[in-house]
Amino acid sequence: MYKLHYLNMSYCYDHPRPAVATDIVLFSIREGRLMLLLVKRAHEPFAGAWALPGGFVGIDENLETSALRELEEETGVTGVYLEQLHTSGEPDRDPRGRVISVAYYALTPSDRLYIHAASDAKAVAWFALEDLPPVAFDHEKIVNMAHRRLVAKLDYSTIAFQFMPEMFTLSELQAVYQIILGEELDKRNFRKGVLAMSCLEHTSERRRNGNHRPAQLYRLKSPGRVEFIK
Amino acid sequence: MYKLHYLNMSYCYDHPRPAVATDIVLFSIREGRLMLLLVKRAHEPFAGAWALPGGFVGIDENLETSALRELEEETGVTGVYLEQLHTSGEPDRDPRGRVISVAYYALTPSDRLYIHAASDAKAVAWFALEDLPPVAFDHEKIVNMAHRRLVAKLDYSTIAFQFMPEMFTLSELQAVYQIILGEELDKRNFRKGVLAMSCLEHTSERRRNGNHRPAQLYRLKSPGRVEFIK
DNA sequence: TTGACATAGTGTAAAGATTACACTATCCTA
DNA sequence: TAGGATAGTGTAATCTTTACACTATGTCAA
Repeated sequence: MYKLHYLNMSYCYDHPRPAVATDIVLFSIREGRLMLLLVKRAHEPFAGAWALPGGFVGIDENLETSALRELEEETGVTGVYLEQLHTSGEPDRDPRGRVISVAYYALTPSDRLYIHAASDAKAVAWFALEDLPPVAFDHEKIVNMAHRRLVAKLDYSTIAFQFMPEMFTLSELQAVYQIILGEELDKRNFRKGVLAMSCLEHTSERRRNGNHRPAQLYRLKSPGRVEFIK
Repeated sequence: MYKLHYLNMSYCYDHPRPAVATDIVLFSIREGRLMLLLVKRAHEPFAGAWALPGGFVGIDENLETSALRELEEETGVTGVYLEQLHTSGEPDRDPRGRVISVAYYALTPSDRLYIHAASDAKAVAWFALEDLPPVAFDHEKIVNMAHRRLVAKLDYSTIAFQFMPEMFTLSELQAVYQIILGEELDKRNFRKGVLAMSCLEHTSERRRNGNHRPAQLYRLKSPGRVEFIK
């Protein structure tokens, strides 16, 4: 086993090279909370610990492609909104040696998820941001950075819309904002605000649930596109 | 020569690894314009072309440290304000093979500069942003990204103060904002605005230049610190 | 069938923030 | 000592943001 491994070490360079990986902070709104996806590590280091999905970048692979591939391989999740966050390169951040990690954060509506635990991860689960287990490596730092970025972007972009399913009501959208910001918003002001962005068009359909007036369903004019406002 | 090179290839891995480099977009305000520092490449690829200062990350070296070291080695510049910008990893961005570049942008007051062309660069020069020569690799993309980020940050942070010398007048500060934004600002509103940030304290010294009333000199309360406003 | 319930949907006035705008102060130089 | 040049200062108008409460329309159960 050791020998086989040794024989395989056939990629040689005249200077030592760090390994390069991607890690993904996938957010979604579930059960009325902001949650993120973690995988249970199958191998050392940190075997058995929860960690961000991610892995090494292929030699001919885009960084974005790598992030999306790892996310799909480890969790089965596809079709998310993805944005680069930060690159961590502390020499001691991985006990295996020098690993530089390009972190991404991703957003997805909760109705698009078909999670499964894939080959290289033992288990996959959602955790509320305010109730995370201990996580491997410097992943807690990365998660905090992703959260700060998300909150900041609520203010000057339409990023929160990436949490919404294809059609949604304004009350549902408001609930998403409230969950992320952790504060109540005024209904009339909120509606005025989002409609003024003119990113939404209302459909002719309505959502009926419960014994009350059904709500108008809206959809994004350009789904997948995050616009800057202000 | 070839053989020596071959014998040197002594760092071997069981998977191919990309090389990792840092590139730095160093901005300063010079001659009333927003300028950035380029080095003339001494070696292939793009030998003789202008490029961002930068180079490969040492195996035990922080990414920030690497950026600062490359900047100093190639240009002699030290003590700048540095912030991570973006990581570029298109597989074909470097003709030598896979090179992932972590881009930083840096700001410095123009009075702190002692530029020299160091060993691994033929020449170093400042170029006005709106008058750049053709640059190597995907460095134009990186420069544009850095510029957009700088302009955006003017709005919600005190980043522009990093262009100022230790002491400066409010008119000098206003000039810097005007150069970056490319528009005139109202003097009274500008002063109201920056003083309201309460990041500045005025010294007892004054700047006299020209046949007119001398201006009060201000200094940053926390130099090197960039604060968020709004 | 009708009344209670639950959420959808709507406008206006007050407060706060931003903008536009012009004159006096102070020093230098000739 | 008068003219030139930039420093330094306040206020009113406009725009933006916030606070706030009632009617509309469906479901469901009696």
